[in-house]
Parts: sequence; structure tokens; C-alpha cells
Amino acid sequence: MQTASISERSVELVEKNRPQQQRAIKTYEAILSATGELLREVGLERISTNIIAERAGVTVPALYRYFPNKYAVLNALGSRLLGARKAVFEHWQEGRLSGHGPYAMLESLNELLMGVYRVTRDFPGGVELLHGMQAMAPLQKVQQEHDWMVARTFAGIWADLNRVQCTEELVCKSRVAVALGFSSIQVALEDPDMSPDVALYEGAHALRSYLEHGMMKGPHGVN
Amino acid sequence: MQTASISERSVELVEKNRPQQQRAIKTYEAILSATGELLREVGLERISTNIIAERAGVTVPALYRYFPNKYAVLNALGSRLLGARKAVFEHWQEGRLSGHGPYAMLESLNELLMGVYRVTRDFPGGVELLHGMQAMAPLQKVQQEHDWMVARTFAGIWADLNRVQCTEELVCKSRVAVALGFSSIQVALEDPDMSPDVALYEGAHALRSYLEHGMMKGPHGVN
DNA sequence: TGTACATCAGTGAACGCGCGTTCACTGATGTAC
DNA sequence: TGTACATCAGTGAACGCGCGTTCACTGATGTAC
Repeated sequence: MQTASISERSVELVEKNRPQQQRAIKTYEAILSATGELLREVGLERISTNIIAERAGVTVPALYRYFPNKYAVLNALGSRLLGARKAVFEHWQEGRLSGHGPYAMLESLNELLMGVYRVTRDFPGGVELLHGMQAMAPLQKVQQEHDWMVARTFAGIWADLNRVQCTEELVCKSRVAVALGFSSIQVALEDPDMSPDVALYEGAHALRSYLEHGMMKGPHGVN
Repeated sequence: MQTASISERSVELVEKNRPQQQRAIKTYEAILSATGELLREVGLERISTNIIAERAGVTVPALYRYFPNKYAVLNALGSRLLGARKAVFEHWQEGRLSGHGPYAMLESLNELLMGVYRVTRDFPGGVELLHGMQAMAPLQKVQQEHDWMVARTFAGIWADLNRVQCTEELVCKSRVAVALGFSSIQVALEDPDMSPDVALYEGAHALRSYLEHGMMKGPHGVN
């Protein structure tokens, strides 16, 4: 039953024809842009291949030339968003760890959270895409794989910094840390009664506390 | 434009006729049960008034007797889930803070997270409902109000414990703390590559670290 | 206790609509000789 | 350079389907006298 329902939910996400000629690329991009705009305007619930094609200024079969279905479009756009988030993370990883002093870590984490926040906020339909990747079964894996990748990188950094080995266990802890960070970003993005700056700053505080006092404790923090 | 799209998205959630007679209550409950089952089986994407009524063993107009639309059904079920979560929280609040020793706080937080995790996991369609309340515009406020309520209570507890005043700022910090806790629960519920126990235990660790080292620092942690 | 009536509860059938998707086709672009 | 051909790109029109919702109606339950 469980298995059956899972297989029922599975959907082809692989794109069909890649655009080759210039006008094809233009069409392809117009479809993704339209998708982003419409996600913002009408939300996940009402997005459809019909309105996407209309907004992009092409006919529906043109969309189906490149994408096998609606989810593949969201997947393509979602992957771009995750790529943009990943780029922020990698940029931070390269340059932002050089600070010193008692607040260097805090400021560094705050900048990271702020960077990911901004890139998501400014990405058309970014918030809705994240929801879609969390809520729509066919897209869940994309998001999870991204989170684990960030967690692995993060665990590597932390292991280097503390001169310990990067174990499987450390990666798991990082996975949780990543979830914590993202959740403060989500609050910043979505809760109208919360100042984004405060949410992110407190998120950075929490992360630092966890990194300095919680994560270093023995196997799953038992000792 | 922004305003227009928001108003376009708004939907009536207030239930119409409350069931009075016994068979009416049975129908009403059958609708909610069916909704929970189907959320689990087919997911948010495919839920519809048609299949809910069919599964509940009633006709569609019977559903519309009690609910103005699909979102009102999800809202009713979602409110029950949040109520169940709230009950766990209140139960914890009353009894679980009496422990002592260096790990009392950690264990207590872990039990809280575990309790909320379990009640959500065992609630039919619980995970999908949470997604729905986050992703579907008409339902977002329900979830946010719940989170703020938990945050206010939590801030009160913390203020008592530390013999300080419960300020607006403290509530904001608690709001972030609540988001962190929920995010570890979400990882436990949804990431197949993560042991739920580990996710929750690390979540408890992170929360404790934040509560003990991060949250007490001055205005938004600046000092 | 019986009966008439009011209210509550649920049905059968139908509606218009937009959805996802596909078909056979025309037109545009690139390439070989 | 011209032309014939292959491939790429996009169109117009249509499909069956399930969606949300409503109508006028029948049947069940409760209540007043």
C-alpha cells in the first residue's frame, strides 16, 4: 500500500529535448521566467502548463517539447534556485572564514544566512519553489540531496577547523545544523510579524551556540 | 499587484453548518478521516472534494453542507493536528520541567521534540497537512498563529526560569527557537536518510545550546 | 400517544471550466555538395 | 553561390478527464400540541 502510493506519485523529471538553436533557448528561458513570475503571482496551487505557456508567449506543445510535464518545469527552476543558494554557500566557504575575534564566527554565520536569504528572496517564485520541493512528492529528493550536500561540505569545514576527522556522525549533526539554518531563513522569508534581520541574527546565534557547545559532544552528544 | 494577488488567493475558511444530529457528526468525522487517509495515500496535489466524499461514503453536496470549499476541510483537519501538538506542548510544560542535574534540560527538550514528532507522525496525513499549511496561501496564517502562540508560552517559561521579564524581544527569540525545534522534527519526519532519534536528539542539543548560551545575550544578542 | 409540521441531513444529476497532454502539421535553421 | 535535404522549433486544434460547485429534491429526525 505504502509502496503502491509512492510509485503512483513518481513522475518523470528528466527534460526531453535540450534547446539547441538560439530561438529555442529563448523559448526555454521564457518558460522558466514565466514559471517564476506566476509562482509569485498565483501560487503553487494554481500553476499550470497552460498559463505558463501563455505567459511565456508560446503555445503549450512548445513547452512539452522541452519538458515532459509540469513537475519537470518546477524541477528545472528549483534546481536553479538551489544552484544559486549553493553558490552563495561556496562563496562564503572560500572567503568568509578568515575573520578573528570572539564574534568572527557569529558574524560569519550571519553573513551566510543573510546571503542565502537574499538570493532566495530575490529569486522569482523562490519561496513557492521551496514549498513545492518540500511538499510535492516528485521533487522532494532534489531538495534533500541539496541539503545533504551542504551538510557534507559543512561537516568538512568544521572538521578542518577543529582538527578532527569528518565522520558519518558529524555529517548527520551537520545535516541538522543545516536544517536549523534554513529554518531561520524560512522564518525571515515568510513570517510577516518577524523582522528578517532579527530572525537571521538569532538563527546565527543558535547555530554558533550549537557548533561551539552542542555539536562537539561525543556520539550524538551523549557525553 | 502584490495586493491583488493576495486578495485573489484569499478563500473562505469558516465552516458553514455545524453538524448537530448524530448521523451528521458521523458524516463530518468521516469526511475528516477520509481526508487524512487520502492525504497520506495520494498527497496534497491530488486531494479533492470528489475523492474525499467518495472515500467518506457520502456524496459531494454532503461535504459542501459543512465546508465551503476544499481549503476549509484541510483547515479543519490541520487545526486538529495543531491542537494535538499544542496539547503535547502543554503537557510537557506542566510536568517535564521538574528534572534536575546537568542533563535535565537536554532530556526535557528531547522529550518535548519526541512528543511532538510522534503525535505528528501518527496523525493521518500529518506531514502533508503541515506542508499544506505552509504552502497554501489560505492556510498559512493558521500555522503562523500557532507558532507564535507556542513562542509566547515558551518565552514565558524561559523568563520564569531565568527570573527576567518576558519582553517582546524575548518572544521573538523564542519564535526562532520554536522554528528550530520544528525543523528538527521535520527532518525526523521526512528525511529517509536520517534516523529520527538522532535528528531529535541533535535538535534538543541545539536548542539547549541556544537557550543557555545564545538567547540570553543582550538585545538581539548584540552584547 | 398520535399526528402535523419544522428543521436537519443527505442525494442524484448536472454545469462549465481549466487541466495535462497529444496529434498531424507548418515554418525556420543549418548543412552537404 | 545555389539548391536540396535533414533536422530543429513551434503551431492550431482537439481529446478526455476530473475538478469545484450548485440545483431542486427526498428522506430522517426532532418537537409541539
